[in-house]
Amino acid sequence: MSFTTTEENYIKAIFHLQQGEGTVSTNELAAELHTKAASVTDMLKKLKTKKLLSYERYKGVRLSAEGKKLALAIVRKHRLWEYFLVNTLQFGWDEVHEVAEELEHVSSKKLVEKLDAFLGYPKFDPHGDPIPDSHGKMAVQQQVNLIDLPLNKAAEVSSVGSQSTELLELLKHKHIGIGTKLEVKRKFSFDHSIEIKLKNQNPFTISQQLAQALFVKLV
Amino acid sequence: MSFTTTEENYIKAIFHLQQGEGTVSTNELAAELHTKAASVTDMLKKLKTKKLLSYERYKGVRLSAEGKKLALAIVRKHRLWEYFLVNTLQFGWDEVHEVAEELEHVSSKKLVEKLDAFLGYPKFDPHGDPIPDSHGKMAVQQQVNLIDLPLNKAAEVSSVGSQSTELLELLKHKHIGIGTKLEVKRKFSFDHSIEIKLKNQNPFTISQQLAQALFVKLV
DNA sequence: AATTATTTTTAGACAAATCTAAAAAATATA
DNA sequence: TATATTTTTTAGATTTGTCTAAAAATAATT
Ligand SMILES: [Mn+2]
Ligand SMILES: [Mn+2]
Ligand SMILES: [Mn+2]
Ligand SMILES: [Mn+2]
Repeated sequence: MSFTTTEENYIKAIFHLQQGEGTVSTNELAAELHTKAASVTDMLKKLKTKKLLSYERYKGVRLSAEGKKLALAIVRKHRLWEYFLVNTLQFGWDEVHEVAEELEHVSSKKLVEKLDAFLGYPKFDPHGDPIPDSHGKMAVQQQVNLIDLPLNKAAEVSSVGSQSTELLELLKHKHIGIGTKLEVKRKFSFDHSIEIKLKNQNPFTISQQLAQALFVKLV
Repeated sequence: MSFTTTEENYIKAIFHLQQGEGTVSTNELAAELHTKAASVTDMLKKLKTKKLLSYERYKGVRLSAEGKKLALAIVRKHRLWEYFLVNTLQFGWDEVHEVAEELEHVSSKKLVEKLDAFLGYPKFDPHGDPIPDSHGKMAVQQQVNLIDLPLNKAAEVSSVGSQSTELLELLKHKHIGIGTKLEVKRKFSFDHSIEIKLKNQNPFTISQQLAQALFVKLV
């Protein structure tokens, strides 16, 4: 069976909101997709008949095995294309999300597999998110939110919590990217800001909001 | 202004049928796009309001300067992606057309320019068709239809007249591709078949239909 | 020139995806 | 528990691209 771009965007949105387990509400989906609750209800009925999800009125929605498989295929394409754009075409990591939003809907299976091979089967995209393999399996990164990192533990940035241009612009200004090594030097309880130190740089503080948008792994 | 995939496909089809100059009929377009004349009329009215073409009822259609520019941009994307698929991802030249049909509608300008640079600004696609540059200019290949090639003149295949899988399958079987060197040894007036000879191979005959689908340049 | 055949356009309908406004169900609060 | 608030669904329209069937215009034949 084949699906429209719109249907695929719904499936991907449900997958991300569902986050492994749990049920997703109509309003959550409407917000995520910048549409209205009534439109979401219509689409959920349609996707139910296509067996991509289980849905009972007023009870929220959950992807079926079928739906999860489709979601993983779309996420795989999205992240492979992002990797291609950054590593092959020299895009900045902050300019690839929108383009990948389109490329992820190109349907050729063979294209995805050939692209994956050409790129050398990468495990993580430019934002540190894991790329599902052709069977839908993805590496689990041992990572912790920067806000929870203990003081003076050497760590490196492994992923970011959002793809917003606002966040990526801020990170570029502060010279923080995937792989950046850092330590937390102090935590301020007044505003929950934290002081971090990058290699060969003076320590500086970052806001609670920024810290929460960064994930790190110990090195 | 931005355009839907459908609108872009209409513009590209008109461009190809128009072939430089001339006017395109509703029925020609309907056949090319596998749709009905009534649908074409509807779309032509719409594209006229968008100033992409000039159209008077019962008088056929012709692209405006604006429309030609858009058509060239789409053709550019189509052929660059085909080149990428064959030369970077190792697709066969007979399997790329359908995929490029989708990729040509990805909208990012930056993507096209970066792709072009990555590929080294190729001038011709895998089928020998010229790739428009970022200003819409394309190389003009000095080529002649194989059916018109004089006897015993060394020539090389420079492009094919269609992208159909049927044609490309036949060419693959006969080991003929872009760049293949050959000479015409005889022409048979009974069925207009011609005998050709490839390097290090015995001569063999090909049908009139096949000869007409091949373009060559003298070497 | 009159008739016939072909091409093209209109009229009206439909499916997909969306919206607003109102009704219904579920949840929270008093 | 009764009432108020929030969430979700239905009802009815709208837009886009398509279709069939019938009408109108053009082109081809006698
Ligand atoms: Mn998308
Ligand atoms: Mn990403
Ligand atoms: Mn296309
Ligand atoms: Mn081509």
